[in-house]
Amino acid sequence: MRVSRAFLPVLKESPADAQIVSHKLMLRAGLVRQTAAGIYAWLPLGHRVLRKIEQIVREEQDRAGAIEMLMPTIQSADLWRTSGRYDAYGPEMLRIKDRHDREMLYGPTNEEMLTALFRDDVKSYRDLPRTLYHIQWKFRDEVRPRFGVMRGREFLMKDAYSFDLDEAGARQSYYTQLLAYLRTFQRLGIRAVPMKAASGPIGGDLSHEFIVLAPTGESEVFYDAAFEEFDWAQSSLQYGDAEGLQGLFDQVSSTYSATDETHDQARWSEVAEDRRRTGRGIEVGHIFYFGDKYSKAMGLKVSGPDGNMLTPMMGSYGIGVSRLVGAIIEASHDDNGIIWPESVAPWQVGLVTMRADDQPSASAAEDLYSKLTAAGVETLFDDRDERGGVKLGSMDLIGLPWQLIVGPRGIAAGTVELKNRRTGERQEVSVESALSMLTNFAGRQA
RNA sequence: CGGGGAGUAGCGCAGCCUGGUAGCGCAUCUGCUUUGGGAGCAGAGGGUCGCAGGUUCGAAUCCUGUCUCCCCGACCA
Repeated sequence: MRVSRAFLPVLKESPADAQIVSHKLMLRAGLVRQTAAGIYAWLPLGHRVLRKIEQIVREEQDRAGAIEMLMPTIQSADLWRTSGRYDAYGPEMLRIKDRHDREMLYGPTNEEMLTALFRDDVKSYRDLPRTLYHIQWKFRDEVRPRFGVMRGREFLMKDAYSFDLDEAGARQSYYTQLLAYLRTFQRLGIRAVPMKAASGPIGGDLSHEFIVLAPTGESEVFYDAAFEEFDWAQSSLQYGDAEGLQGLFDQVSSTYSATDETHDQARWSEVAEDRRRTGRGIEVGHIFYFGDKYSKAMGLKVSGPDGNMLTPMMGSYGIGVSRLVGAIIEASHDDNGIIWPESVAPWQVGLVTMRADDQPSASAAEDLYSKLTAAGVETLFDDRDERGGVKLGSMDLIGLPWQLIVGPRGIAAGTVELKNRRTGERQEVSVESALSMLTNFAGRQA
């Protein structure tokens, strides 16, 4: 993408409404614009990041055997009456009426809808277990939206729902999602510690929140330093390996981690003092098991092997995709702007001409741009006739992992400057080696 | 929903108390000079002062109502 043809509005000053750093940077770098309290338009840059995150979430769900579908944002009140939640949900649910005066709502979640869909088409134990998911916009009419996309009213969420014949099966589904979450957040370039959440309606030990550690997080967190050396990707573990999954769950469960809501002083004191870590964090995911709460209420039953009817046991698993954009920025930025993890960066390389009016270096930059693009390296090319410093400032703000800086002096010597946004490290390299380094780098990403 | 604050140019703000028909910085546009790390000079464009009433010869300014946004709290992916 050429900056001269892009829609990338950047601001020098932060709008006064923004309080926290991720919100300020998202506005300044042109990721989003607010259109109403807690509701945002995603500008091209933000949209690219959102799609990247969404795609990683999707790939990890698919790897874990979950099946993608897409349910609507608008649901009928009648559907929610069958579970009893239409009245129970309260004012957080946005209720609307259509032209025929029918009561509708903008979905805050999809347990009812998916349970009903599943119920209508699944009749046999042979069709279980299944985990289905979608990535769709949700609306929750928060009393007080704030912090930009971190607590918006409209937000993009991946929600998955598992159906199993019994609790043992449901535990496996839960463990599977636990692993998928660890891998997802690992790929997103953030450390999201699983923390035991307050017991849900069913109770038990099957509810975890995933908290990204960031100094500006909303909740206080306590965790064992063991999580700092934890093998988040668990690359040797297979999804079908029941024992291995159980082992992972046991390991996660036995290692202390809690938010201020679930913090247990007694257990905390059992953690060796030099391993106690406290900080702040942002919830980016939540998984839980809720048994037959919805399947029972909504009449979901399947024939068992012995001919008797069984009520499937369910769990649900959410990741706040749009919130993650803010959470990642909270966890990864500096005074100059955003620092994207490579996996979610809107572009991998920012190509800048220091002197667009200098023919040799401008054409060298053009040549690099076409070669990088041809090699599949996502490149943002600032080809404007603008002062170099202005363009570099914007690049720092936008936070692409690599900056490739082309100027007359370097080109005269056959070199360009390669800058790592995260480390700030700059090196003069030959044009050829810059190309091969960045091409290899893009290969690693793919 | 309780408490507090704010709506004036794209962004940040002044002006309001003490009414006289709108201003500053950045951004944008034009020209010239510059040019290796957010340039300088000169000029220009852009605002029904959130909206609706009222008071007044005259309202950004005073009064009333209303909408919106932000912050703190209770609540939450």
